Amino acid sequence: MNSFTERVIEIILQIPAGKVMTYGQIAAYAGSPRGARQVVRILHSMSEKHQLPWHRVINAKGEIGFQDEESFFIQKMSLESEGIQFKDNKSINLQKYLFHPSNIIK
DNA sequence: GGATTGACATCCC
DNA sequence: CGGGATGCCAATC
Repeated sequence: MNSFTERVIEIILQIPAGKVMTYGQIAAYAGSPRGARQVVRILHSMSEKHQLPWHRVINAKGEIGFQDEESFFIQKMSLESEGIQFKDNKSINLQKYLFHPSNIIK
């Protein structure tokens, strides 16, 4: 299945530990600048099947999107274990941890 | 093939 | 980066 979804997955897999990307960024690099929500949907559908590092995908504010606090906490711990430090209890320094792919996908 | 989904982005107050 | 409304797009159902 060669599609937007697959490119999104490829991009997510390229995010190095200790870095994060936003939904909008990923969508843009995958070819749809307005496709942030597709990324969300992909994570829901594919994360378990493809074993994606979904914990490295956050929203534009540098926060985890989860509303469920337990999942939120799990993701937060995952990020902290990769070296990302939270400023408050919920946000990270995007300018410091945001991953800027330059040539990961042709 | 149409309706639903979705952890967002962005504009506007 | 406070909070509500609106727009977006493609995979999934």
